[in-house]
Amino acid sequence: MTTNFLDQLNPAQRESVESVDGPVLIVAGPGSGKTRVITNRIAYLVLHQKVSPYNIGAVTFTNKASREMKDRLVPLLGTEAKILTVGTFHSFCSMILRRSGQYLGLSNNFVIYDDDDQISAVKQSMKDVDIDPKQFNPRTVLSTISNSKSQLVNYEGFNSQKSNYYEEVVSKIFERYEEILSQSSALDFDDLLLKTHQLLTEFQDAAKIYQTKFHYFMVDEFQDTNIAQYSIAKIISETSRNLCVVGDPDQSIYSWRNADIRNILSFQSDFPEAKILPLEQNYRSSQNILDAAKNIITKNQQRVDKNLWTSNDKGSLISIDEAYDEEEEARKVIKEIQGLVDNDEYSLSDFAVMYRVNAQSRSFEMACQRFGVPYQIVGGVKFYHRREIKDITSYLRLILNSEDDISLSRIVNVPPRGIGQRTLSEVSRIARQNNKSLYESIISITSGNNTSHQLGNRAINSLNQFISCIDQLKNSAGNLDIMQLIDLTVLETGYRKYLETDENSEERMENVQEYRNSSREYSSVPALEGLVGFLEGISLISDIDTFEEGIDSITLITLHQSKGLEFPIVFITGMEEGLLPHIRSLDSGSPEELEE
DNA sequence: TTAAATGTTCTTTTT
DNA sequence: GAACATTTAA
Repeated sequence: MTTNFLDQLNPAQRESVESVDGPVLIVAGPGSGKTRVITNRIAYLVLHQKVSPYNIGAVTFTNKASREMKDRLVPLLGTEAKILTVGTFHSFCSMILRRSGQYLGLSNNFVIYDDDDQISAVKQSMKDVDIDPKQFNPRTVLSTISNSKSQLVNYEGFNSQKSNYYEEVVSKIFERYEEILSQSSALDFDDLLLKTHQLLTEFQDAAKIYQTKFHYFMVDEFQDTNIAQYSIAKIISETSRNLCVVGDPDQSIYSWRNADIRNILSFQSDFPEAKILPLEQNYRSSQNILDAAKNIITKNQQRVDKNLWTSNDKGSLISIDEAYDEEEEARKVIKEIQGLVDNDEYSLSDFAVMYRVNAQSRSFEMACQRFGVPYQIVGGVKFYHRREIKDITSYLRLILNSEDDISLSRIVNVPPRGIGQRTLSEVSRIARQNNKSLYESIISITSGNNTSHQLGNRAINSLNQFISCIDQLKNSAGNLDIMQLIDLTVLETGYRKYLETDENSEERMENVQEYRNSSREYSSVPALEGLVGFLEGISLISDIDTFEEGIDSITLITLHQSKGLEFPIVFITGMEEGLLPHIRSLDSGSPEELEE
C-alpha cells in the first residue's frame, strides 16, 4: 500500500510530511493544503515508519475536520484508521477524563455544560451569594471566569490573585459556581481542559499512560489554541518530543475566545530544536484574491511577512456592489446567484454568502424563500440550543444524575405543573441551608423529613408528582435504549402534550423527532453508557459539523464558521462601518482586535 | 401562589 | 425576536 500519495505533493508539502521526528512547526498559509499535509503525515508514519495508528494522536479545530481527516485516511490505511485518535481538543480531553478522571475524584458519567448552562449556573451563583445581576452582567462575569480557567488559573488561584473590587465579587461567584458544577457532576468547556491538565500534572502515572500511548501528536489550527490546550499538548509529548503543530498567525480570529497567539512564540522557545517549515503556495484562490488579501493584511502592525503565492490564474476581479439596505443587498445577491445558475455556469452548492454576525442571515433567508432558492444556514439559532431540545436534554441529564441542579431548575415547571417561583426559591433555600442538591431537598420535603419549610400542601403535592415522575423514568432508564428513553420521557413528563399547545407546535415536534433520530447511533450501546455518550455528543457538537457539502443549495454562514471551507464564489456582505470590523472591536481601543 | 399577558431591553464571532 | 421583568387574572 505504499502508494504514490507522496508524489502528489509539492516539495514544501513533502518536506512537512516527511519531517516526522522531533518538534515541528508548520506555518501554513491559507489554502496551502495543510489538512492534506497532516493526513499524509499520518499515512506516512503508518506506512513508511511502521508506527501503529494507535500511537498517533491528532487534534483538530472542529469535529468536521477530524471526520474529514479520518475519511481521507480510510482508503490509505484501511480499517486500521479506526484506532487513530482524532478529535477536537475538547473531545480528546473528555476521553482522557472519562478514562482516568477517577484520579481527580470525577464521576465518569459527568455531563458537559454548554454556554447556556454556564450562564444559568452563573446566575444561580449570583443569586446564592446575593449579587445583583443588574450591577454585574452575568455574561461578563462568566467570561472572566472562563478566561481565568483557560489560562489554567482555577478558583483557588483566582481568589489568591484578586486585586480589585470587581475581581473580589467575581471570586465569590466563582466559588459558588464551582460548587454548583461539582455538585451536579458537570464540567464546563474550560474544565475539560483545566482538569485534564491538572490530571496530567498531578498524577504521574496517569500522565505516563498517555505519554506512552502517543508517540506522535499533532495539533491543527495551532494559532487558535489557548494556553491550557498548548500545555496539554506539551505534556502529552514530553517523552516523545514528537509534537507537530500547524498554524498561521495571520489566520488567528479567535483571540476573544482566549486563543493565544503567543503559543507560537512559546513553542519556539520551549522546543528550540524545532524545525520550522513554511507552506506558502496557495491552491485555493486566484491571484487577484490573494493580492487583495495580502494588501489588507500587510497593513497590520505586528506580523511577520509571508510570501504567499499561487500558480492559479489571475481570476476575475473582485467586484463591489452597493445596496441601499439589507433587503436590497439580499435581493441583489440572490438575483446574481440565480442568473449564474440559470446560465448553467454554476450549481447552487458553489455559492456561499458570508456575513459577520448571525443576525444578518435573516434578510438572506427571506430573499431565498421569496425567490425559491434552496439554502443551508450554518449556525444561527443552533439546533441543540432550541428550547424543546434543551428541555428534553435536561430531563435526560436529570435521569442520569438527579443532583444536577441546573437541569432540574430548567424543567421542574416545564410543562407547568404548579411549581412556581415561590416554591422553587423555598426549595432552593432549604437546599442551600443543608448543603444538598435540589432533588434531595425536594425528597426530604415531600417525605416529611424536613419540616423547616414554608410550603403549602398544594406545592408539596406538585413536588411529589414531579419526583415520582422522575423516579419512574430513572427506574426504566436501565432497561431502555436511548431512543426508547427519549420517547418515554416525552410521554411521561407530559412534554408532548405541552408541545401540542405551542404556537410552533409542528416545528417543535419535528425538532424532537430529529433529536430522537440523532440518538440512533447510541441506541445499540448499553443503556446508561448510551445515555452518557449521547449527552456528551450533543454538548461537543458544533454547527459546522452538521454542514453538508454537495447538497444542491447555497450556503449562508458567518465568516468565523467558514474557516477551512472552500467555495468557487463567495459574497461577503454587510461590509460597512460598524459591522465589518464590528463596532465592538472599534470601541475596545485595542488595535490588535481591530486588526484581527 | 401560579399562569398568562403584557411590557422592556438587548443583540459579535463559538469549542 | 428572544430573554427577562412586571402586571393582571384566577
